[in-house]
Amino acid sequence: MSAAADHRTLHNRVLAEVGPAIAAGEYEPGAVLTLDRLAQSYGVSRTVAREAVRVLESMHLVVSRPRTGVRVRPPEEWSVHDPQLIRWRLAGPGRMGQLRSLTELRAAVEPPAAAFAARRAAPADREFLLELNERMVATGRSGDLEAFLRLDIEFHRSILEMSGNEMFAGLTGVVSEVLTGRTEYDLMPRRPRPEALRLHTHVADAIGGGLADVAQAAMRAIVDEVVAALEDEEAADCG
Amino acid sequence: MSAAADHRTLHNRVLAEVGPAIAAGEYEPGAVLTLDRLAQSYGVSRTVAREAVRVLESMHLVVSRPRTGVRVRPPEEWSVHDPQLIRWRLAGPGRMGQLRSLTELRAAVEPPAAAFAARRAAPADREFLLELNERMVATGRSGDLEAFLRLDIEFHRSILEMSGNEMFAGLTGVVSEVLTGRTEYDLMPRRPRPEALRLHTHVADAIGGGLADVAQAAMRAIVDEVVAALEDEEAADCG
DNA sequence: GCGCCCTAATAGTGTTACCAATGAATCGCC
DNA sequence: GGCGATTCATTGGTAACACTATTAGGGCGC
Repeated sequence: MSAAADHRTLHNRVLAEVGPAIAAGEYEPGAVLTLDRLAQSYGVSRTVAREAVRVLESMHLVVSRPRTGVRVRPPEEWSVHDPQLIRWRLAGPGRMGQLRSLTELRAAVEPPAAAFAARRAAPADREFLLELNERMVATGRSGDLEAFLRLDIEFHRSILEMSGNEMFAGLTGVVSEVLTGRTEYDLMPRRPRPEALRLHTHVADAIGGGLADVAQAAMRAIVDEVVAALEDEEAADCG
Repeated sequence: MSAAADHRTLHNRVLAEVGPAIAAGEYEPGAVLTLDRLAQSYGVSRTVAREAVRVLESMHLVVSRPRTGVRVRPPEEWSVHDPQLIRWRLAGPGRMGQLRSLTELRAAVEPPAAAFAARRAAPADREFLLELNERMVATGRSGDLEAFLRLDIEFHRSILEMSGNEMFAGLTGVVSEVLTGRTEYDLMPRRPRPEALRLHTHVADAIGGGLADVAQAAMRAIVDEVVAALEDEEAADCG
């Protein structure tokens, strides 16, 4: 799936075991992992274990200090925006909560992103978005959910990139995780709702025509619907 | 300032040199830094250089491959949300652009965060926010800008944390960088504008009273004003 | 008995040396 | 001239070492 899951190097393989374990909360905050134990339990050299710890440290998942060992930090201190950490948490038990956080972030960012795109996008990009929307509508009617998901991701990714704000553009990975996560959790209707399709068309048209406010309002309608659906789902799970 | 500027370990010292250099664009995308060159030019062992490269790699600033060396990646691929990278870029020539991106992100996130805080915050936190606002108003009238900045940061940080969304809470560092950056750039009036103080009071009152929509609207007024001020400043710089 | 200081054990930190694996560039064959 | 084999610079990985910081606990004085 993600290119970052790079298992070619040994320290990455260690990371792929330890990272998700910490992200899943399998270690209490304050728990200690010594280098020797890490090296031994994964059958790697101390050096490799140290490289893995360096990366965990840069994500603020652990602190490494002499005599004390490698301490797991409390979750509030983690770099929660790190794409790698997001992936680890989505793979674990906290998945639903992570999905909720990400969806709320998406809901906050995408409407302004659409507004900026309407103001700043290059003509060719606007054209591309309109064409993409046409393909989405056609695919949505055909009922090919997998193809629709791909186009949907592409649609939202394009708008984030067209916003001309690198911090927004940097959320493309998050959005695609959320969208694929939603389908995997069966939070998507079996066939895209006509209302949702219409809203996507509104967004594309508004960006194409440079109407920032309209684009923002239409996008807000889309994401508000998504947040509401997620809350319904959670209420259903708890009730 | 930030606890992450941890120069106790050697690889962090190397990182503190190489990271800002890459973030400043001193290396073209595709430029190669070999481990031996790094080790030699900073007077450290290869092992330490490798640990530094591991961290840079986890931020997607570089890719390291056998025979090829350590290649600098193009800026579009960087993990732009990484607090460390943000700090490096704020320290370099791209500072104004970074500040703009961050401010726009802030403007997108803080209004929804205020809305969530109004819905979810604990009673004690609401009380704290109201009291914080009173101190802000008093300090704003007194004219002590430095103290006011500290309280302002605390105010916005509290709301992000009270939002009950870890992705919002994770932006506290960003907000404090933006706010301090603004004062350093003299983008702040010499004395807080009464209108801004009133809006902060509105936000605090609305969150205290659980009025999500009011809180969101008032916060949006605050951040929109900030974005507008930044755009004026940029227009003035260019003209 | 209580508290302070000092010592010693125990981690991580940093260095060196070595070999394996990789893959880009070059050479040479056809 | 095209294409495959060879070369070799560079990273990947291991091991063993000295150094250093931190803490726990013992010893000493009060």
